Amino acid sequence: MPTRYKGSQAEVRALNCYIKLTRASETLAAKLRVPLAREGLTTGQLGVLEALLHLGPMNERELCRKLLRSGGNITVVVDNLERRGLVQRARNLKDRRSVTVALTPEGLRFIRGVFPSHAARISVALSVLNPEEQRELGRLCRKLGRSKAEQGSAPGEPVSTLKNP
Amino acid sequence: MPTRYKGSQAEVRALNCYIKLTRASETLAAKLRVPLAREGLTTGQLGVLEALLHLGPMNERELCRKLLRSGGNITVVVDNLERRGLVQRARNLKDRRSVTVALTPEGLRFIRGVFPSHAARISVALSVLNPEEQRELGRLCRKLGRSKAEQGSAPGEPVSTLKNP
DNA sequence: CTGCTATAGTTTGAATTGAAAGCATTTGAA
DNA sequence: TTCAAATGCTTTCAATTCAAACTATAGCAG
Repeated sequence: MPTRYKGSQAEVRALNCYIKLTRASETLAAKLRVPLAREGLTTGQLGVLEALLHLGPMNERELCRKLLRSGGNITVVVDNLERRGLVQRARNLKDRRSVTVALTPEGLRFIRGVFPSHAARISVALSVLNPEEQRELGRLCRKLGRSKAEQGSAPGEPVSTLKNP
Repeated sequence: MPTRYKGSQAEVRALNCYIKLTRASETLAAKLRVPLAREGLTTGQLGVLEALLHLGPMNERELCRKLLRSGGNITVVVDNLERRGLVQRARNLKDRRSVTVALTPEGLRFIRGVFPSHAARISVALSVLNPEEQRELGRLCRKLGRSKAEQGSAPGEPVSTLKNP
């Protein structure tokens, strides 16, 4: 469904691209959500477990940056994972403000059991694109995502209200 | 940040592509959310208003399909817009189950005032890609998004639990 | 040392979101 | 015609999500 908006050619082009990008991402997310739910996991919870599995223990601030989520959100998601015994919080003794989040042995076993089939589903879903197309899509998305570092900000970080800072 | 997952080459490629797609989409959404919030709008609310502006009045079922949201969600979002006087519900006389949602005169004035700058911000954000790249990104995302029609389902629609239906 | 500022987390409040259950209406098959 | 299934919407419930306010700690300037 292309946009019906009557704007400049550049705007219409950007709008159509934006719509397709958003729909592809949401469609994919919806498709992955269902099997995760059968394991009792939400997308956000999986993100935390995956980060801890592949990158090792880290504090909440780092989780915020990796997962592009606000601090308040990470607190709640980690709360829920902790309640299930999949992760554990530990005060950092060097910096007592900081809390290191780590997988528990159960959490490790659990995510190791769950992640491969998740990855396989992603692989299947993306297989409508050939390898070259996947690389090109990745390249374009990376270029877009990167533009954030220049003019955007992560959720939860202060947003300047100045018109021209 | 490429994935650290040790899987087949195809899986690693798909995973990297998926991560970049998701990050690009979320980064863009986060960037657009802030100025919308200044108008008192959430992304979901804007989606409803935009659909009604460009496609005309429609019932909630159609809104679900256009916006890829569950029925329960649309009900709530429309509730909130109705409370603000921006949209209006009307029982469909032909089919009394159905409710047609339409912009009120204020809603029309409001979205007409707000949408152009939203579109302009999208255009600016996407301008890191040249026109050819935007078209290519759109094409690849469309191909991905379309795969849903074959094997996925919209949120809120029944999901078969059969392994091989 | 004292106090100011920055940083890490948490809490609070409101909106979003989806699944599932429920209600009213319509449709279609016997 | 009649009633079971399908459809459109709402409600309920739990989890997510963000912004903003708040607490505690760290680090720095004087």
